[in-house]
Formats: sequence, C-alpha cells, structure tokens
Amino acid sequence: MAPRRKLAANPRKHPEQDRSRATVGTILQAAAHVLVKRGYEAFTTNRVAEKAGVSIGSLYQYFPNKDALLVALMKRHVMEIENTVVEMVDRAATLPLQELVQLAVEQNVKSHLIEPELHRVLSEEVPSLGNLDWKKAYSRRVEARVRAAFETRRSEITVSDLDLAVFVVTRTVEAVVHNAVSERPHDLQSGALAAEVSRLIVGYLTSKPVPRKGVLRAAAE
Amino acid sequence: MAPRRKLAANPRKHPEQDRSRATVGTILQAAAHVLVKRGYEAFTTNRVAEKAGVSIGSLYQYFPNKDALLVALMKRHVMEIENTVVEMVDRAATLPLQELVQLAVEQNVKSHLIEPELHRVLSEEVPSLGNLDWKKAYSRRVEARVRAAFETRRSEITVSDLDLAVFVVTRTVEAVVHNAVSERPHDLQSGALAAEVSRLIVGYLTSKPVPRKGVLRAAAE
DNA sequence: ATGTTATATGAGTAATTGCTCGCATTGACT
DNA sequence: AGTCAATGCGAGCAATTACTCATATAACAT
Repeated sequence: MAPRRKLAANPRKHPEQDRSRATVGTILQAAAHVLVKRGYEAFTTNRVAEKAGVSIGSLYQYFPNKDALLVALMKRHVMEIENTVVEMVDRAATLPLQELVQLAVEQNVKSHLIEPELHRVLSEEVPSLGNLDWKKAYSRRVEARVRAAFETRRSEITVSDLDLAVFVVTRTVEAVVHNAVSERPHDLQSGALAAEVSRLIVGYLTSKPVPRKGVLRAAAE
Repeated sequence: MAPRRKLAANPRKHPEQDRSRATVGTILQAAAHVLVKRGYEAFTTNRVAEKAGVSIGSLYQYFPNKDALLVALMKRHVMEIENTVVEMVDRAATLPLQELVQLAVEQNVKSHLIEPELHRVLSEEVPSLGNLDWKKAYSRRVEARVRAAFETRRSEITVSDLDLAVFVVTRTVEAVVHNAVSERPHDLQSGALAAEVSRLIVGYLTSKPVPRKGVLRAAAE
C-alpha cells in the first residue's frame, strides 16, 4: 500500500436513492469477489472499483477508506451467520446435553458452509481485523451462551472449571470445523466430522475425572 | 508495499567470513524484533536494516528479497521446536496411551512457550506463509507420527476412522494451546490447560462408540 | 606493496496504491 | 425549463517501500 493517511474516518455519505444503494451493493459484491478470487494481497480499492464497474471516486463516496470496506463485508458475513444461530438457540433450549452439543456443532458447520472461501480469507488473510472490538464482542456473546447452557446442565457436567471448559470447547469446535473446510470438505459435508466432534465434546464434558496416573480406566471398561 | 518485483530469487551470496555471519545474525535478530514489537504491517526491509544497524544494501546481500527474510525466520523457529520434539518422541515410544497423550500435549505447550509472540505473529499475521510447502511438509510429518502412535496402540483406541481421528486430535491440540497463549496464559503455565486437553483427547480416543441417540451413557457411569 | 575478493554503504529508482477534488451527469421537484 | 441536491467520474497527487548500483572499505593472499 502507499499512503495510509486515514486511520479512522468520517461517517461518509449515506445512500438515499435507489441508484446509490445499488452502487453500494455492487461494490460490496465486487469486494467479496476480489477477496475470494484473488486474495487479500490483490485487494486494492482501485481493483474493487474496477471489478464493480464504478469509479474509484464513487467507492470513496460510501466507504471512507479501505478498512471500512472490509469491516462492512465482515459485518454482513457475521450477521448472516448470527441469524441462523439465533434460530438454533431457540430450538435447543430444552434439549439434553448430547443433543444440544450435536446441534451446536452442526450449527457451526453450517456457518462455515455459508461462504466458505470468504470466511477463510476474512479470518486468515485479512490482517488486524482479528483484533476488532466487535469481533471480540461476538466471541464473548457466544461464550456467554455456551456457559449458560453448561450451567443449566451443571449436574451432568463433570468438569470442575466451567470457564476453562467453555474455552476449550469453543476453540476446539471452531478450529476443527474451520480447518475441515479446506482440508476435509467431504467429512464436513457428510456429517462425519460433526459426529466426531460432538462425541469429542460430550465425552469431555461428561467423563469421569481423569485417573490421576497409571493405567487408563476407560479402555479397561 | 511498493514494487513487488522479485517473486522468487537467485541464491544470494553466502557469508564466508565471521564478519558477515555476524551481520546475518544481527539482521535476523532485528527482523524478529520488528515483527514482535511492531507487527507484520511495520515489517519493512528498510526498518529491519535500520534496527539491525546495517545498511539496506547489506541486508539484500544475504537475503534476495523480503520473503526470504521471513522464511529464514520461520525455518529457525520451526527448527528450535522440532529439536525439542525429537527429544520427546524417543522418551515416549513405549508409554501407554494416556501418558503419551499427556506428554505430547505438554510438548505442544512447551513449543508454544519458546517465543510465543514471534510464533503468534508468524502464524497469524504473516500472509501467504501459511501455504508454504515445507510447512505443510512439517504438518504431514507430525501427523504421520501421530498416526503411527495410534496404530501401535490400535487395540486401546475405539475410533474407527484413524485418519479422521488424527485430523481431529492434531487440530484440537494445536488450536486450543495456540489460543491459550494469549487468552489463558496462566492456565498454560500452570499445566491446568494441558491436563484438560489431555483428558479431552484420551476420552475421545478411548470412549465407547457414541450411543446412537437418547440418554448419554458416560454420565450414567 | 599490490592485487583480489568479500563485505558494507545509502542515495536513488520505479512501482504501487490509498485517496482527493474539480467537474459531469442524473433525477426530483417545482 | 430551471434549480438543486444526489450521485458518478477518473486523472493525478503524495506517500510508501522493495530493491539496485556505483562506490567505498576491510580482509586476505602473494
């Protein structure tokens, strides 16, 4: 990049006619396209404008700077995900632990299948977007829900440190599913991966405290 | 960045006198320093040279381009890790599954504590270094070892698809530990996290096949 | 001393790119 | 038809930065 002049930015003009709303949509679509097809390295504002078929000036009429474009993209993506999540939460409220976990894992899989490539680029390639406040906020919201779900079923759960358990569970599910998108697409589609992860999590949450040392009890039946 | 002229590069001059070997060391040290303290965004060849106290010309005498610097850093880092890994593998050959897993997890924790910040920046911020061939090769080597360890103890392991199990286990351990570096440093240091993860993995590998539906068996003892 | 090679220097070049700004066009409403 | 605001345009500025090259100095060999 050349001149990173603006770090934050003024609220730029808001589209009021249909024409400009269409322009904004086109720009976002082009931005996603460039990101997915060419990667973050090729993600320049000029290229996005060109791909969108609008002038660079128009782009800056609605997005104060490059980062704003990325943020808009990410917000849209997270919102799509969160919608399907909310829907699931309602269905899951009263389920027993195992089915809850299965549902949640399948939910995570579904999220990753929305726009897998965009998701991957946004979370892996785009720099300094990982530290975004609202993204952390989203994580905290998820973790709070998970914790609440655990507390409701506290008697079934053998783990002593709930906070730590929430951490382990959320990171595990996210990482395994995320990696599977590119490395095990078939298992992801077939549900084999979701089943495996569910087993992993349920086993962890409900297993007897580990035998402190020596021979393993579980294997010995 | 401005002119990404060279994509690959000639083998550059190799240091032959002590003086130049010292220069190369200083440059690498400065490179790590800049990466850790200022992040990848501020990682410019001119800045590295300045921090090292050598001229930009000298830097390019030994590193054909910017990426070569990063690759050298990464190789050094991975080598440090792999050294301690090899040492562990020998000790672990004959251990029972549970102790093996505990050892491996603790090993992973140790790896992440070598140069945690450098490790984080290299794996999270540096773009297009995640796709590097030799890094994939390293992953495959690790996975092969894990698979071999599983096969040796096949009778204790209840999972049917070994490949899938290797995938799930390796990604889980790596991700949980990696995230813990910045988010749960205390649990990482105390060993609480390693214990938890070990329990997670051993439980997964040795638990009875999941009850197809309905009440969970594990909780019911 | 003298020549040769390895090493160090840093001002400068060329490419890249985020972003501005003056002007043109469109559309809405008289 | 005329006015004004919303929208669109794109040449070009200014900052940034990977990398070169002509030149200088140090180490070594004879």
